[in-house]
Amino acid sequence: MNSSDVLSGVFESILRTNHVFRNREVLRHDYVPETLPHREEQVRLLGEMVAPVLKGERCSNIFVYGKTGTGKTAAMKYVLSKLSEKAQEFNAPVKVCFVNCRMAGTEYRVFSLLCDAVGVHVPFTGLALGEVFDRFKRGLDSHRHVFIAVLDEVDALVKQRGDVLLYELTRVNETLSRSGAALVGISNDLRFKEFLDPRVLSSLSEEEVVFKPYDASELEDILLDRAKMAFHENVVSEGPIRLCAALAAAEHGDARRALDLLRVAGELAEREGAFKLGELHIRHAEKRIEHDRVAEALRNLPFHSKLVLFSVYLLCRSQVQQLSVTGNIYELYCELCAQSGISPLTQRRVSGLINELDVIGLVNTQVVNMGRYGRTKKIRLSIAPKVVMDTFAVDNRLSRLLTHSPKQLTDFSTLAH
DNA sequence: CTTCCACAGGAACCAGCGGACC
DNA sequence: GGTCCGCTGGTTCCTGTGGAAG
Repeated sequence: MNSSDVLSGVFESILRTNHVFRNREVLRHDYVPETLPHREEQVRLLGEMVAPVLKGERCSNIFVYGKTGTGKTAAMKYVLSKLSEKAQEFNAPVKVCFVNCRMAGTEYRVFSLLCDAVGVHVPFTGLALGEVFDRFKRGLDSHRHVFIAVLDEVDALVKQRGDVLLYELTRVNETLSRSGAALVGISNDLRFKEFLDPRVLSSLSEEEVVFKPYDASELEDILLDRAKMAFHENVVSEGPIRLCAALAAAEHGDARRALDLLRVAGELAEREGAFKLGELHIRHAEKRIEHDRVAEALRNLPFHSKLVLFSVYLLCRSQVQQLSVTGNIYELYCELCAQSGISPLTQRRVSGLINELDVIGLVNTQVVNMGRYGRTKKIRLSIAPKVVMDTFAVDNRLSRLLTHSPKQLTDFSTLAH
């Protein structure tokens, strides 16, 4: 069979086997359902807080916090969409802008998105931050409206860049003559407040809404709701759903993770042509999600980070794990660079790369003091070595390195004995 | 008690890029 | 066309550190 036959077989079987999903979109993170189970209280609170804008008055700044997958974003989007509907109905001059700060990445891009929302076009680079902000203010003040800026995952931006952006935004009303602006900050990090300037904090958290993690039974309700919409009748029963909820609750009550599990499990079932979703599908989905996350992270690593990780891998694989410290990893990394024909980065930079690998969860590090023998960092792989091997084997530049053992490694081995 | 190792990690700075402004 | 700007991805220089060895 040639490859085009294979593909058309795959496509046709997908078209034939739609007996699992009725609508898989409802299991995606960005789907905002018509009802938010166990978030009625928060939705009501948020609604009360933003309601004054319908009368043309500025509402309080709001600070929303809770861990990932606790429904903050969904609740906020839900409230804003209802607010916009009402505003249209009553002809209230309300504008809202929803920005994900982590996606935007920099203050500049956050400001430029805010500018877009008030109908001002700014180039994607080239202007001074102050200039972009001035244009935003002018654009905002050119008509009379109440503007609500929602900054989702604002903690990510502040930790990286400081709170200049928040400071400017919380003070924006002082310079507006016709319009009013309110700020909603959404944070995944409960300790985020500690990073903030007290002036920003007091101004931003005029009102606060806390989202607690869901427990297993609440997750179950959410999943049941969505499963009814997502799957055909009798595809999924309570058992697998309960398992999904339990697994996600064990993490930290993350609804996003629970929905992912259910969606991937559904896809697995669909692919094998099953008519019912079983607990085994959920278990497999759990493994699949983890594997995909890791493989994806590995593939997207810059080349130098890959070499660093590869050094960690080689050291962990060898018998000399106690030697897996920054200095040795750096030496090994330098040798790999030489073999690849590229010049190595400095140790300071590599130390930074190791920290980045730690942050994305590919390695595990621990600063250790060895007295006379200095202070260093022990680095272990926190993922299955096989995944590293498999992913790097298909990388042209790295696969060549897999075939021969670096000299430095044999030196370490003799050193250890 | 002092010394000293082998780094950690902060701060300042730099180069190159794409782009706006005058 | 020169100048300014922000961003990325580095480098250089530096101070700090906990505990084994002397």
